[in-house]
Amino acid sequence: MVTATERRERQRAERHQLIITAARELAETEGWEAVTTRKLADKVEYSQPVLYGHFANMEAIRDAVAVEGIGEMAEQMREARLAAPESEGIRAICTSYLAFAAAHPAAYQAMFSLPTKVKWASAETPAPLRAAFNEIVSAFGPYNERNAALAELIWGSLHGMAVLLRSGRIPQEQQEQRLDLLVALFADAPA
Amino acid sequence: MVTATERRERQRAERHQLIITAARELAETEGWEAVTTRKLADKVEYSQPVLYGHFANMEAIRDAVAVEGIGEMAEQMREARLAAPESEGIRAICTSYLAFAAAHPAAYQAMFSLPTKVKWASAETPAPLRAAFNEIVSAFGPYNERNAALAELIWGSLHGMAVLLRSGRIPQEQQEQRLDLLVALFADAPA
DNA sequence: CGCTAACTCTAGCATTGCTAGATTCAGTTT
DNA sequence: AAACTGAATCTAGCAATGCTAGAGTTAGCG
Repeated sequence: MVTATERRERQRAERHQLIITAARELAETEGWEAVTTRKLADKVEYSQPVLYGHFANMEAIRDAVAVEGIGEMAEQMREARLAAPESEGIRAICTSYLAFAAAHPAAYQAMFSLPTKVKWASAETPAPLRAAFNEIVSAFGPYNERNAALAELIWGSLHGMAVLLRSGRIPQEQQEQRLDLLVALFADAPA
Repeated sequence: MVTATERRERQRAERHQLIITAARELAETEGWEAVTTRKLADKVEYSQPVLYGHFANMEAIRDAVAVEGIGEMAEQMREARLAAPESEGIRAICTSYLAFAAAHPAAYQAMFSLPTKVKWASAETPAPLRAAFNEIVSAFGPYNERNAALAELIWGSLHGMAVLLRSGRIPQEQQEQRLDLLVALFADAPA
């Protein structure tokens, strides 16, 4: 009988996702320092050891939230880019990026600020990470060395803005002009 | 007798610095997760409670390392900028920034990646932080709204590059062209 | 010499991540 | 239907963490 095993695996996958979702919710509402194995186990209504049946350790759970978040962000950037006129592609990507960072600060933190074991450069780089990066490259045109470099740079700038915005350094009111400047900078990039 | 009190205060200040230095060394050699109150107390040859006579908690120690690091980086950027011809100011700042990040990864992590209570925007912003920011602004010219915005953007880009370099995403060989692109982008910024 | 106050340490608490071993439960076989 | 087997889950607990109360020591003063 295969269906019994199948059902078990499906339930296992569901619980896997349940843990990730619970961790993310907990982080968004109470901050990452509140995401402990006990609280998380309590929230998913299992005991602590169950968590370790799905993830090697707490860091792996945070990394899973990070990968999920990056996938979501990639998707949102893609939708924003496709919905905008071609000439506004870069701006659409930027706005979408910053919107995600503002709307999901804990996920964003897991993605780009907290210590992580997620590899960005190697063969086992998760697909969502590649998708996110390629999405930014797409705003500049076809994939080539120059556009990849531009993508990395604007990514860095966006990350910097996101952090500074969150810490309150940049007043929200000047944000639009700041974004204008960023977009102008990269749109007029010398060949 | 005032000298007794003075001496005590001097010794206290010395020990304060000793703690910061020890924490930084420990972090650079073994990583921040190895900087525990016990190891740190052991290294400075005092008991744990002494640490709390100087800092509210472990995070405050890390923040002190961060502020010290930012001060150092500001100084190095300043020297690099003054040593370079005027037209190469931006490049000098960038090179200096990335060199510091590469040379002191743990300090850099405390400065810009790890959770912190250091305020960048308020009245009690430490002087070294202001100095660092103003130094970047100086590369663009006198302090005004536009140059401050440019400084924030290039700062973000540099941070992004530093993180990507460290994680191995960017091959070191292409780094020079990448820097050329960044400098060109910001040097030719539209008014 | 003795008193006081500042300083420092020992010892321990609560909480953390993580795990071994007991226990329960579901599916299969007799 | 009952017993067996192996997987799944929990209880209980360990070592390490940040932090602190209270004891003990030391240094400066009369």
